[in-house]
Amino acid sequence: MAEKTKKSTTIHDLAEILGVSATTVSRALSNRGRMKAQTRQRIVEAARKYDYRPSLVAQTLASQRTNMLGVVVPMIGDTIYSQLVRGVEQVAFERGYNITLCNTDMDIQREKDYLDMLNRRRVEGIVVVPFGKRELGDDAHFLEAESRGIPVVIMEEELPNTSLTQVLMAGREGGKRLVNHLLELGHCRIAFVRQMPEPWKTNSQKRLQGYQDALGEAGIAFDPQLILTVDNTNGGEFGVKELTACLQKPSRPTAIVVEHDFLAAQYMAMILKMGLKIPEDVAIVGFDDVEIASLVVPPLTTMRAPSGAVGHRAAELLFERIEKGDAMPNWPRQESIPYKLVVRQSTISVPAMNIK
Amino acid sequence: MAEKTKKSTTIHDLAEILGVSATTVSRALSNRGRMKAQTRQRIVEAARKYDYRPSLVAQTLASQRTNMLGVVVPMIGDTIYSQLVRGVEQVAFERGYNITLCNTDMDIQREKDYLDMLNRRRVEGIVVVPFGKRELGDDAHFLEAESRGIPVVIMEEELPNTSLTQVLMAGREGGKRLVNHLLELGHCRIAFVRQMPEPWKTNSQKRLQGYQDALGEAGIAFDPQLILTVDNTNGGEFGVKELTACLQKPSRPTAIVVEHDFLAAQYMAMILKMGLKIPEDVAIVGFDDVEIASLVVPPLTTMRAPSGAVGHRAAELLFERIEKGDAMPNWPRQESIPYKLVVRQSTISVPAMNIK
DNA sequence: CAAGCTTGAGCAACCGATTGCTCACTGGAG
DNA sequence: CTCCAGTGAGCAATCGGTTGCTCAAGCTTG
Repeated sequence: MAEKTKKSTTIHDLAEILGVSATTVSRALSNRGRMKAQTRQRIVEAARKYDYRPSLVAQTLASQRTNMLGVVVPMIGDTIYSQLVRGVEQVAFERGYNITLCNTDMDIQREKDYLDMLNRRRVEGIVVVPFGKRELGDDAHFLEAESRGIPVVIMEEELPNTSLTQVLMAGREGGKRLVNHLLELGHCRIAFVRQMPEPWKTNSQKRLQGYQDALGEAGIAFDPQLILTVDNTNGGEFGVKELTACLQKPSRPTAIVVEHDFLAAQYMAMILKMGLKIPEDVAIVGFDDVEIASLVVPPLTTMRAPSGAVGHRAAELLFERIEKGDAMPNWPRQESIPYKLVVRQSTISVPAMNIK
Repeated sequence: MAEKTKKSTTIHDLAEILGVSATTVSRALSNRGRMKAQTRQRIVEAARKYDYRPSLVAQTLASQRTNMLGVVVPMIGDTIYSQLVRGVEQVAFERGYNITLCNTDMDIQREKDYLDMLNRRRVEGIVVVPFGKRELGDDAHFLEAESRGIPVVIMEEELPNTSLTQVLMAGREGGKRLVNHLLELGHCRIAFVRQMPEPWKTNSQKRLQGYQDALGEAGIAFDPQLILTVDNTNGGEFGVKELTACLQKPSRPTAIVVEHDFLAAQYMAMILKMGLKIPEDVAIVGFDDVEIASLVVPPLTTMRAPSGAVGHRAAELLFERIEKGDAMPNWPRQESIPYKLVVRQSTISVPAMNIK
């Protein structure tokens, strides 16, 4: 086996070359303590000349500050989560922090393993998107981190019954505003399409609640027949049959709210194929504003998920907590970031203005 | 300011509690050296009882191995790059390595800063997707890392004139196969749509070369009029005019190769609006196989970009190099990962089989 | 019973930095 | 000329582990 590490210049090497102590070198480069200006300059120059790069590993051990955040997500390949990570990274970078990325592959055990790792790496804080069917008490590993003094912020997917700080998306309010948009356009038979509900997909549930809220406030009776639950697990039929049936009834809905843009895009294709016009015959809206939303024809009205903002805010909270420690007010806490309504031609045929 | 760190249990704490030396504890937990089974067990149990988590910071300093990889990407929010990161993470996780994620925001200076950081963190290897208009010598920071014994692998975007190891996508060969697919279907007037070429978008260039290769081999004369270069920088017209004009000529192409699925999806909409049928009147294909490709109507035939595989392979190479050091054969080297042809209804109206 | 080998565990040095404290030297005041 | 404050720099301890070497105790063997 070949030698693994060409040894890099250490502070001792540099000190020896210059004929001073490591202490002096350290002080010169960190600009702390008093010393002759000339000495400092000599050291700084030598450091540059020999490309001295102080080991963050050693500095970390000495200073007890890692300048490192842990980021745990279920699946980094998904747009929604990578946006989130970007939000976190932005804030971290500004503050001179790095992030250790952990991808759980939607596996609880792996999530736990990664949390153990982050503990041992002594990261200063952890942001995490929990995932998976959770038993009660499956947040124990998060609580343990907290008890060790590593603050944890949950993002995006709500963890029920926990005492952890969470930064979520205001799905209920978002759903309501989206339906209100349709109500304002005169629709009153509005369907809602959701994927097979799974208890851990908390956003799905919230969006539906928002739908109900809006109808309730508008005084429209809730019609269970207008809630379509589609199952895309076995074969990918995605509820084609149900939707078709629903749209062929004489009392068909004039607008459809779909839980996610991807699904909405597929339904748009089906609707067009049935010979119905969008939005004249049926208006349709989605959630999240993924790239496809602006590219389908007609472009899809949707509620833009504030993923980046969630990550951004979670990181901010984390840093505030790191800084203030137990003096941090209202900790743990729960915050919601609002969605943004993006109106396109799937609800209004003549757009008021050219929205991106 | 509140106290920052609730001090965690150290090896010395544990040693004192047990009345043994830290040496013994270390040996017991790492299962190295010989010792009485009973002593080992006592220590292991105490470690569990007191939730002792050895500091990786200290272990790293002592062992000189960080078990850490650096991953540098231009924009983590982009699907293509987050897929790549996933590929890297998979391999790293298997080997017990963590990754430090660096997002350069397409800023060369930031890329340099991050490389400096990774150097100082003493990561054991770095994978990077370079980006941006590069001057000659803008790979100096990568070479420096190499010279410090940190292997570097370039991914996805080719860095010309460098002596670094690179894992790229076989764009030229992919372009050729895609065009061959069209040739086999009988097309002979085939247009190619590319975005305004920018020297650092090496994949774009390769795809076009592949197109020319295929035509050349088929004995079809190259017609410059069939190369459309669209500019999407000023306002987002995306070459609508050029394409329309091109399709209205009597000698219009019967198939169109578009550099990227997103663009292809937009052109499909335009083509359909012109009253032309896909694929009967005009076939169309894209590159990358992003989510939208399977969702547009008709679904888009495309060359799937092997992003995940590129990340996977890059990480594998990195580990091999880390392990073998200078004994690693053929280093630096350059590898290409092939694309995968995904045939959908934008080229064949009756699909042979149900391709996802 | 003495010599030799094996076993189990600790001492001390080290990894590469930081930091409190000490101390020699310098220069001005008395 | 002496005293003292201020300046510049180094010693040694520390951060939390790992590891080569030493050594005492226990066991086997002749």
